[in-house]
Amino acid sequence: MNKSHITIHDIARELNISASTVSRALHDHPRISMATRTAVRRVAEKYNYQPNVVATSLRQGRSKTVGVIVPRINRNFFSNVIGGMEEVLASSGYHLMICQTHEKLENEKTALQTLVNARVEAIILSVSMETSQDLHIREIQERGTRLFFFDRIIESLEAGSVVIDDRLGAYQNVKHLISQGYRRIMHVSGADHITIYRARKEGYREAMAEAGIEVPEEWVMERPLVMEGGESAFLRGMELDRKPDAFFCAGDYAALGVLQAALKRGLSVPGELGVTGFGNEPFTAFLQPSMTTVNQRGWEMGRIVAEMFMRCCESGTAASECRKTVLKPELIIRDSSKPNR
Amino acid sequence: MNKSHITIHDIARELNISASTVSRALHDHPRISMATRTAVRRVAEKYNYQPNVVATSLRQGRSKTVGVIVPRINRNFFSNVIGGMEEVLASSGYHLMICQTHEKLENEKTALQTLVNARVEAIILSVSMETSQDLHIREIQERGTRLFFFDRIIESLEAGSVVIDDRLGAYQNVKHLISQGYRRIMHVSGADHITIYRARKEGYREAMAEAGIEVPEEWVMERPLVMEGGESAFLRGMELDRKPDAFFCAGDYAALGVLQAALKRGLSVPGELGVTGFGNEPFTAFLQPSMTTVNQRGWEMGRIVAEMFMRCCESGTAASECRKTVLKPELIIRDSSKPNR
DNA sequence: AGCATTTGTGCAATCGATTGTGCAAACTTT
DNA sequence: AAAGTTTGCACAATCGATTGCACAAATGCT
Repeated sequence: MNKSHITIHDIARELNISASTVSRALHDHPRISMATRTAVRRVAEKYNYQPNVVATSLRQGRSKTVGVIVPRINRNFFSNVIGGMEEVLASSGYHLMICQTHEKLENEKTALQTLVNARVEAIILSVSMETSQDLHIREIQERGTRLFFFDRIIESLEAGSVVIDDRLGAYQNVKHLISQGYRRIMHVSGADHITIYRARKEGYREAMAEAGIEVPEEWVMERPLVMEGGESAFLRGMELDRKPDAFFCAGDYAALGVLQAALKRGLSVPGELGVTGFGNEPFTAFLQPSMTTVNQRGWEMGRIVAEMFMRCCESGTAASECRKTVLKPELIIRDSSKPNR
Repeated sequence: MNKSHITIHDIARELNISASTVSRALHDHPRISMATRTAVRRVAEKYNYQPNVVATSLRQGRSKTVGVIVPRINRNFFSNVIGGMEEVLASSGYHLMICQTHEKLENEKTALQTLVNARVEAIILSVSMETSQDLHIREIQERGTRLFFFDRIIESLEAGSVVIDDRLGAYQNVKHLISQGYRRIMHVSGADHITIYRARKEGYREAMAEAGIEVPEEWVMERPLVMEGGESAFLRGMELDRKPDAFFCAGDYAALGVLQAALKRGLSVPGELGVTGFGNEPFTAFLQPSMTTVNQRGWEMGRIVAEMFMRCCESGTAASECRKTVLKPELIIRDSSKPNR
């Protein structure tokens, strides 16, 4: 009595016609008479017929689903990107299948396999921190799955991608610190094999060089970009002979670590110490002092990769022929970088 | 040459056996000889055979996919919940299909339909702010889709659900304010038809009643729980004859609005004004003063609904027979509720 | 009227994996 | 050695929707 899902066969039986006619009627096939079309429509509506997308996927070989792989979904930047993608894709009837790597290469591999098995039409990913080689991804790509990257990309692979200009963002950030009178600016960086961190480091060096400030090796410290990493970097900095008067951190949480460690030590920020971050995490606006950082434009990034995928689908081109889109970063100037006293 | 997906038929052809034998061999069916089993295994590995889950889903009628509907994915609480679910479900080979309502009833309806069409094995949702009736959800449930709720539930429906004890959380929160010497505590509440906000309001009233503090009608203000809502509530409070000496807000963003408006006005928080929130958004820890709030335990909540679903699946019981799980809230005492001067 | 074309549907195959049934060959039992 | 079991595999149907092809009825054309 309570058939949970009705099929075209059920409709066909009720009308004493064949399932193929029902299918064609529902698709407005010109060879089906108006009479049957409306009859089918009516019955379909009566039972609230909804096509089984699983069956359709199998038959058509396209699942109307896009896979997304991110380090962790509960990080503001990534959940924003996903939100942006969803906005674009949902309006075209696409779904999102989401996997997390928790920054582990192993999880990234299984996630890729999972999504390929699910026959997603594309995989959009931001690689994990542990991902330093591209073999596992290249394989997937060569087997014909469309691949797109955002933010943390792999440069050795031909694939559509969206990033912000990390080098420029870092450059503007550091240049701003310099313009505020800071000189001995240290940099807390992330893992070097991740393109974005390398780019941010370059931007830092470039701004420093342009200002004629020499950067001794110990001013650049690679740390996990979390609060503890920032704290550790700050403490290390304070041990140096030439103490830093500012920190540019490649991530907001590291910047927060620096900030809190500095305040705990009684330093005044800004003034005695300038601190800037990268990412524009929501909390940065509410800190005391509010923190200067760079907007990574997650939502837009998500929208743009999704649109890139859609265009790619429509035109039937391979993902590898898509361009790399580079968004302009947006320096958000707040209090933590106010002039050096 | 580059066949992107190989099937059991391909394996069968290579070995001159039938596809059914391949299928059984891969599933270790006892009726298949060891010799064929290993032969099949070898060929499967050689070509890196991966079953087409779409075909399997269709045949088995189960998609190994769970649908999730949240107001917005880029809200810390919700992305945490999703993270928790993913952790549990991924380990059992389940996928997540995620939809956002953006707090709109219309989007909730289409999301439900989308997920039903995708033949997800269950839908886990937290209703939108606009959802005040249950018809559209009840229909889905009656058509046989397992439904689970978390956080924002609909009490009129029989369904498994996980919430925190919002009443208790609010009660503890307000009781704490009272213990710190605050008396004229106003409450910024959310929409009344959402169970959690009603519960928080009750907890507030209960704590106040217990302390023998009468609550005039104008002390309870319904507002959108965003910064502007908090600011507006604060301003309204300051117009009253008996000005409040504390605010308990049903959401952290509203509490932030109150806090910033108060600081802008030159009030000292805590001291002249106590402020507490609800939700434990990450930024609350870093505010100046840090904010007292209630941990909503998103990650755990996600884990628990997911586990509830898994148990439900295994035992074959209906979702409606699942219990409502109520988590203990955790009051996080920080500086914004330090004693009244 | 007779042939060509158009119109309206049904049949059957297909997507890939699974599974009930059938049927030989091999083996066991009496 | 005849009968009964077990073993090993293939055939065909199934899940639900789609689609090339066939074919009859209706219509058009000369």
